[in-house]
Amino acid sequence: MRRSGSGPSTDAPRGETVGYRPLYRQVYDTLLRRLADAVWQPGQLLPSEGQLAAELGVSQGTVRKALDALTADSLLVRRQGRGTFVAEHDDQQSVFRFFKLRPDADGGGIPDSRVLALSRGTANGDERERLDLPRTAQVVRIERLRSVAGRLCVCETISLPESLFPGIAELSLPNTLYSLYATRFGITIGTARERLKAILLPAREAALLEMPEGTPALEIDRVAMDLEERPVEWRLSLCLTQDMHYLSVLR
Amino acid sequence: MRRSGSGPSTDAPRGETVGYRPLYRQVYDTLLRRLADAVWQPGQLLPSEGQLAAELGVSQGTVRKALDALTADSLLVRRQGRGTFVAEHDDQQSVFRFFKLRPDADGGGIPDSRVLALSRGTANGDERERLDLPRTAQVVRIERLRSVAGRLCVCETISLPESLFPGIAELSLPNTLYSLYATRFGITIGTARERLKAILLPAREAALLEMPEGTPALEIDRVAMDLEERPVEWRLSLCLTQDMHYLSVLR
DNA sequence: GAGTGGTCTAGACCACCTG
DNA sequence: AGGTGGTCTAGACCACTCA
Repeated sequence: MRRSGSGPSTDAPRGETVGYRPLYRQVYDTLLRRLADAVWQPGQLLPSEGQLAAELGVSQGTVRKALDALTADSLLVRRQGRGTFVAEHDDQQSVFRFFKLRPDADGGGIPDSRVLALSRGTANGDERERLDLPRTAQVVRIERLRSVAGRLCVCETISLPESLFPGIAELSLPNTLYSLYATRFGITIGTARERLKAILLPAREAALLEMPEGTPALEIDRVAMDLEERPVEWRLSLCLTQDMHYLSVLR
Repeated sequence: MRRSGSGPSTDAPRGETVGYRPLYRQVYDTLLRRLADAVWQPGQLLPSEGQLAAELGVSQGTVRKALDALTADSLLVRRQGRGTFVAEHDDQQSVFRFFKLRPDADGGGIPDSRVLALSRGTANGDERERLDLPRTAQVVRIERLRSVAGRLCVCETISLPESLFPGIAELSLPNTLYSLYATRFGITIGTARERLKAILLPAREAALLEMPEGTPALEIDRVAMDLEERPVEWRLSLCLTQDMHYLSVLR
């Protein structure tokens, strides 16, 4: 691992005011690249800290700091006595990382999904804006209904750039899309930005959710980003909140 | 700083399967106690790492790890070359730590507040449940309207246990309540749990917000906790989301 | 230049898991 | 018993801030 600042100039001294990048950050980037390129698959055991340190030519403490940062970003999972693993975000527990709707009563279980429609077309204005796409870009749209504990509660439309997810329209879609993105297309969702509004259900969505038109609902406008913070999915969800709520924990 | 596991038994060996607590965690708890007891005031400069290490009888690295953890919990702010400071959560920027409502258009500025009513009474069922209070507990209730960029957008009722905030009903209330809690009552808000629902505005709140009855609105049920995770404030807010949205970032 | 936090290293020991 | 991550230490050097 070279101990240099970033940028094209070689052997720039570390003392440069601009462009200084700590060693552990460079290690972080190196490992992140391997994760983003799916060199290491979800669930896989990474080499030990000592092995990574030897391979990269840095001390174990520096590798540890990079691994800790990746763990804090929930890209890795560390288990004392066993090793460091690539995080799996399709676990029963991890479904809830991006699904914040909870039954008012405790419990509830895993959300269920049913695809209503699947189509392809040219990106519209909203899709181009959310996904940062050129005017001629093609997108795949998925419309589906979701239930929790047998109760219909979400109607959503998902838009994906076809360039990033070639042939996804021909696959049978699982309940948890994000694990499909990771395993079939090498795209790991790192963060998501959600904008929430209270709206009244339009006639069409009301019928799908088997509720009267004009029922209040929570609209969630979500853009999901990959590990390099590029937008890769846009999702517009209408959620019933009569027996459910959206949980947000602020720190 | 004693190097022992927690619990009443003295000199328990560190190898105990249960009750083992790392040294840096003990340092964390010690410093957290000083912050909770307001030994160090917001904005104040802490002793340097070396001084704390000498005082507590541990290495600088251990103190650093505790300080880093407190910084991650946003209780401290570290500035290279200057020192470590107690976080101030009443900054222009930090108002938005717990205020997630944003204008759809960029900008907006600081939210403004106007108190409508102030009353005292015995805690009702909701208040006892949210704030974990006994049946005879007294609470202070604050009802207020908030605006962003001159637009009326929030109507909320805040309930506080009078035992924790004695005499707060006699004070003139600032726009940012949480800084008042910290400076006047030594209570620092560490986390908050919000439950969101879409509802229709009742007549009374609709009138206050100058909107028609039945307008869809976002209901935010917030319980704010102090540094020891005890609930200290309950707040029920009704928010207009015609020109605003609630921003949630998931990682 | 002095003092602070930030990085990096090397080594020791501990707690945990598996065989 | 051996390997892994987790903790703790001590010391060196770097980057930043301010007088």
